[in-house]
Amino acid sequence: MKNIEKLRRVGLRPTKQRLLIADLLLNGHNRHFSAEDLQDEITSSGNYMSIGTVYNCLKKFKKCGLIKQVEYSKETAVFDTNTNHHHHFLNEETGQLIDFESDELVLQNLPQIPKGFINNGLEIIIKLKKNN
Amino acid sequence: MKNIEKLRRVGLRPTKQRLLIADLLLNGHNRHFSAEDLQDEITSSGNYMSIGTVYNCLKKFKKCGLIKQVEYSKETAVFDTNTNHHHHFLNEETGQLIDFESDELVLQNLPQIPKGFINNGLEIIIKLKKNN
DNA sequence: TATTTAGTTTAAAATCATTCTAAACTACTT
DNA sequence: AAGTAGTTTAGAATGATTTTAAACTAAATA
Repeated sequence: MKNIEKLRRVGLRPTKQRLLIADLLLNGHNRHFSAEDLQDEITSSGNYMSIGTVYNCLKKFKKCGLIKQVEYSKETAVFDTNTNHHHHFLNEETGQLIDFESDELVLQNLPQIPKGFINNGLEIIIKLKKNN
Repeated sequence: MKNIEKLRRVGLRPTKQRLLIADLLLNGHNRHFSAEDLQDEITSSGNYMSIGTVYNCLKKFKKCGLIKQVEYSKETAVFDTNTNHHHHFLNEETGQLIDFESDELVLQNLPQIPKGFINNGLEIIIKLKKNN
């Protein structure tokens, strides 16, 4: 499917800028990147886009399900006096975190750790939505 | 154990400021907070501490294992074109993320979701350390 | 105890990611 | 062709965090 159709289908007006970003991102190759990474790539390709537009576009794409935002990313560092091994519920609306113990939790068939590395801690975040 | 000993034991000079923060944090009650939260609390208790010192102190405490930093917290938003359900390896040294599929992974005895909420997504981050 | 020194605190400036603002622009509708 | 609603832009604003350089202080030494 052409990117212009992908945009129309999710209700986004296909502007020059959105099409440019769609061409870079929606090509079947998955990747991680920041807004700045993307802007650099746009610049390297001989184009120009203000950083505000990059952010706007990524937010719209995310809202429409074209991309996801990695959830470990937050701007505010949150510290915790609980140094025991535990995990978190995250109330996405408020940012509130609630601990849960990892004692009983059973994890099987963990993925193979990439070569040259060791598992240095596993964190689970369960995002919560109000039940209404 | 007295907080002054706790600090000495991990090699931190027990300054007035560190003791004040230790009194607030290392009292057996676990909690989540930001540097600013803590500064507010210090202010409410009739004391004063510059925000720089709060940050310095939290960093030292973390380095010495007195507190942990919640790992979903990062300052840079990272986006992902992969909208399928998946999890991440995180190379903490470089910040690089690597996807892993969630197909085969088995999770049992998940904790009870807090009242009034529903599970809106579960994210696993496996932190990686160089194997050397 | 007085002196030294190495580590710590501070205010203020700097930085970095992200959002906001208001004006100029453009895709779509009539 | 004209209108309008949504979009882009530069630049300012914001908010979290770090840096800087000077003043201060705990611990070590004389």
